[in-house]
Amino acid sequence: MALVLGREEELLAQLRALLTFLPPPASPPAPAAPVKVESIMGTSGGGRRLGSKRDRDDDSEAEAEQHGDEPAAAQPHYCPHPPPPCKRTRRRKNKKKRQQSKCLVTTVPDFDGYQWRKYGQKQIEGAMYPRSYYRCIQSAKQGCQAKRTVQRNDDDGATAPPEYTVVYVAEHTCTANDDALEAPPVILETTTSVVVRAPAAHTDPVVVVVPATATTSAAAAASACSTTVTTGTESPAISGDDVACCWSSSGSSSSGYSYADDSCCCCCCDGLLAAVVHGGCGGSWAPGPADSVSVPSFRLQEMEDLTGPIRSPVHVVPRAWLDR
DNA sequence: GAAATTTGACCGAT
DNA sequence: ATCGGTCAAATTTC
Repeated sequence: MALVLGREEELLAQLRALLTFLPPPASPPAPAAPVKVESIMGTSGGGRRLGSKRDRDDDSEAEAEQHGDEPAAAQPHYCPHPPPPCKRTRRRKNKKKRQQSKCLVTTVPDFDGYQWRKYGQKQIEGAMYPRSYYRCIQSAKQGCQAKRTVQRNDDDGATAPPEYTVVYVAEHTCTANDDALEAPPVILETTTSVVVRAPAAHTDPVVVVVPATATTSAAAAASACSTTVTTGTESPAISGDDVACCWSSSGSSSSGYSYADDSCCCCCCDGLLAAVVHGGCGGSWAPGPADSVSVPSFRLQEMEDLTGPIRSPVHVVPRAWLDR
């Protein structure tokens, strides 16, 4: 028994190495008091609806070009002046320096426990949907370098719910305690149906995260060694919240996690069950401790319309967090 | 007025 | 030249 527990701890440590963006179970940044966590990005609207100043400038310039020498004729007293200095004199350094990135495929791109501020959106060549760019909301205050991009996967419109590819770049260096409104990372209840992209043999690992319920324990185990697994109908109401993570880079993270071997590993961690698998997983599955773990009762209060613009989540702080 | 998103322009990498 | 990431003014909402 002690051996089993020891192995579990070992696996747990390995799991944590991979789940950099999941809450460390021992020290979640619990708020001092129950805080209603609201969407930061979703509470306000706004946006440039009309032509911007720059647009208008451009338009005026274009117009000037279009009319050729007419302006000169109309405004002969204008003194020739150099064009206004470019406001973007600052040269970006190492703009495309390779950074550690992690890729997550999910139907709920917003629910990752962090708060993000959108700073751009772009239509990507060959992609059906635009890519949205987010940076950590603490980037200004604390200089947190964490960023992410969210892009809806191409689909024919028939697949529901839509999947999003979320790419995380850089680690969070911010501390939640700095802001009382910062919510603890919340892992919402996910589906029991997990679809994993088939990894090539001995390539980057694939991590499957599901809630540690008795049934999903089997789910993760199965998913670790196959490409698709369905495990029942425990949560039919939210059956769309499938989550499959694909870590594109290995090694330890700022949270001190690391994984070691090249085999299949399944583990249970604070209400989460994860299967870590490399390509061609043939490892044996040791039943996880899912049944023995107290699983916080997560609940998705309101499902957003994921077909619309990507909004930040309305996080519901589980009672398990608030009681700590 | 603060905070957040929108969106075309800018700029570096390829 | 093209593409993708970022900037920043404009705009909206609270």
